[in-house]
Amino acid sequence: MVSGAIPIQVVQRAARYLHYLRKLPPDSPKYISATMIAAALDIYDVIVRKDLAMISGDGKKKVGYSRMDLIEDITHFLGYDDSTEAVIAGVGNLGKALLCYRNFEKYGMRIVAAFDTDPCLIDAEIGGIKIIDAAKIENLCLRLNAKIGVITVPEAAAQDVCDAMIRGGIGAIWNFAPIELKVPQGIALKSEDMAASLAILNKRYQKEKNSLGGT
Amino acid sequence: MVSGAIPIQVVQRAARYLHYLRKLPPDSPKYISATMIAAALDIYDVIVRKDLAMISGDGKKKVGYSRMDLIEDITHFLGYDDSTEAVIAGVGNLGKALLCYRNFEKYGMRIVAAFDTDPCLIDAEIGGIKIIDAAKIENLCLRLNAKIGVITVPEAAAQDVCDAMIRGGIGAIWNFAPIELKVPQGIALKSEDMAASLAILNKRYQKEKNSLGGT
DNA sequence: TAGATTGTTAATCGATTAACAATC
DNA sequence: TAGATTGTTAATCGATTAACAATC
Repeated sequence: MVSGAIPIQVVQRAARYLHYLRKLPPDSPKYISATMIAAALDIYDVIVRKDLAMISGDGKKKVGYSRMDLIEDITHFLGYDDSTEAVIAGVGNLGKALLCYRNFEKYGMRIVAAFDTDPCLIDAEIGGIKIIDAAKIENLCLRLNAKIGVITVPEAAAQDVCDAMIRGGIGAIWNFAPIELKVPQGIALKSEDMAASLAILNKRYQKEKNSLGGT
Repeated sequence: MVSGAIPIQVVQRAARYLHYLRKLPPDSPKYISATMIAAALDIYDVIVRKDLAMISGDGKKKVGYSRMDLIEDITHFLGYDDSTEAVIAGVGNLGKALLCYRNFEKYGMRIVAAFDTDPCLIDAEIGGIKIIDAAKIENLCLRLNAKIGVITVPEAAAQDVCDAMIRGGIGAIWNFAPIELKVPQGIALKSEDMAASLAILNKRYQKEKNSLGGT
């Protein structure tokens, strides 16, 4: 509903709500309460209500929210319902994994081209997508009108690939390379930082161990 | 230094500081200031100072921080310096990608076993690790004294695999399956939620587009 | 009606930002 | 000394939590 400034937390929780709602058995009641969702996902119920008020805004007092309407509204809120063309650069193991995971279409992203520099890979096909010489990134992004660029190349190549994509009109970069990409203003960037994730897991693990030992 | 409650943000930024410091050319000055780091990573300098005070605590006024000491202290803070045994379940494309990315040892995680249910994969070897029947998860985790469990199996199998790992003494779960895993108290859990990441990227992209059009 | 529920307003909490003191 | 720097204390900001009003 509101389009002012949406906290990242709301977006993250919205993805969880949607996942939960979609997985409810088809014969579940038509309406569901924020209290139920909150309990299932281990979130404070007032937060769920505030989020849903922002996202959807048609809760019925005493009744709850229409499950179907909610699914539709959250899908729209997250932008999962209008598909954006994407390209991926780097067809190593991770690139292959993403290419084969065709479910991304459910999340509003359609991969239309894959790039690599390896002559053995060029012209091969993976997951129904032909692999193209990375030298053609800029031209092909323009021609295909791709707006999302997924980067799964080695660290050393990532910035160049990123620059080429942006010259090709890409407006959003999803980066899996372990590097701090520099992008000009106006370009959206989301980096997956495996090292940071692992560090967070480590810290949580240490904390659990200590609180166990300390008791 | 402090082990009370370390905000997740500090851990995340620490990973970025470390990455930046490690990549400095070897002939860089011995000391580096928080101001420099902050400028390079686009972070407010006082935050860097506060983080470093918490992590390391030996900044020298007017001089800065010894680059080498800082690298050592952050490495230790993030737990990258003591290696923990890990197992991975699910040797699909993503599992393969993680198995082959041997760099995780730098981040304190050593993969010592891989599991799958596919008879074609069992006994094969990937990245120097032999693939074992998933039925043996519990026993092998115990025998190998593994503490981290990486889950890259399909959604439907993830909770069972998780439970087996925990019965096998695993204390930390790194989950890549698109599901809300339930773990008992005392078990550390970190989930990578690709759908949420994509939604965040989408929202950022929409915002950029709108602020462009709105001007 | 009574109770379950949404939704809003106020209070709390924690992280970031700003201002400033200390010092080599 | 003056200036660059760390580090601390206070102010601001935003998100979560708590209390309560509205209502079907």
